[in-house]
This record gives sequence, structure tokens and C-alpha cells, in this order.
Amino acid sequence: MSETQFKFDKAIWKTVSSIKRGGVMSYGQVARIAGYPRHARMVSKAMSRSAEPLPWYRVVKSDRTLAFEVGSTAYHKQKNLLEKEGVQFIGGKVVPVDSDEGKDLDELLWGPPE
DNA sequence: CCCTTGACTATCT
DNA sequence: GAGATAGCCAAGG
Repeated sequence: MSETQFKFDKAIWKTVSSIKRGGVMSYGQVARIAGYPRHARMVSKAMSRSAEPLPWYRVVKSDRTLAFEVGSTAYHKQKNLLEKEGVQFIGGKVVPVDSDEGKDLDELLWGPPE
């Protein structure tokens, strides 16, 4: 494994680990904060390569939907882990815990706007 | 070196 | 607002 790649991985891991419990971050955001703009696609690889357990499930797509195919095993696994941390799912999109307080009660009761 | 792939993103129809 | 299109960039065949 090259030196530059190790540096990249480390930066990604550090950034992912910094995501607060109950919060989420997009791939592009993680890449940017780690110091590697436009490397969104590489973030997934870096996480897969991680030896240490990482809160990979706190990383979602830019539109706040999960990156996996809906209905897939991985999709449900990630959804479970997030919900266990208090993250809600509305209309297939995640809603971080700190965001639901400002949310309209209507939407929570009536469900997702289709 | 060319081509394909992918846990992505932004923009246009 | 969903689907198509075009960028993006490292890896691997």
C-alpha cells in the first residue's frame, strides 16, 4: 500500500470518526473536510479498507439517502445502526437527531411528503 | 496505456 | 421531482 494512500485513508478515518453520535455527513463532505475535495468516491474505499471499526454508517449521500440499494441487506443494516443512535428516516431520507426538534410535528405524524 | 467500475455529486430536462 | 447526463478520480484488468 502506497504512502499517499495510507495518508488519505487516515485522514478519512479521522474525519468519519469525528462525526457526532446521531449525526450524519455526506461522502463529499467527508472528503472535503479530510482535505481531499472531489474524492467522494474514494471515501467508500477508504472506509472498506479500515481495520478498526468505523462509524461508516454515519456517512450518507449528498441528498441524505443511503448509498446502498433500497431493500438490500447492507441498507437495512445501516438503517438499524442509525436508528439505534436516534436518527430518524423520513421519506427514505435520514433526519439527524439535532434537526428533528425544529421539524414540523405534522410531518412526523403524517409521515413523509410523497 | 486504454477502458471499466464505483458505498459520489451537480446540473439539466 | 424522478431520470438522464456529465463531471469526478483512484484502482484494477
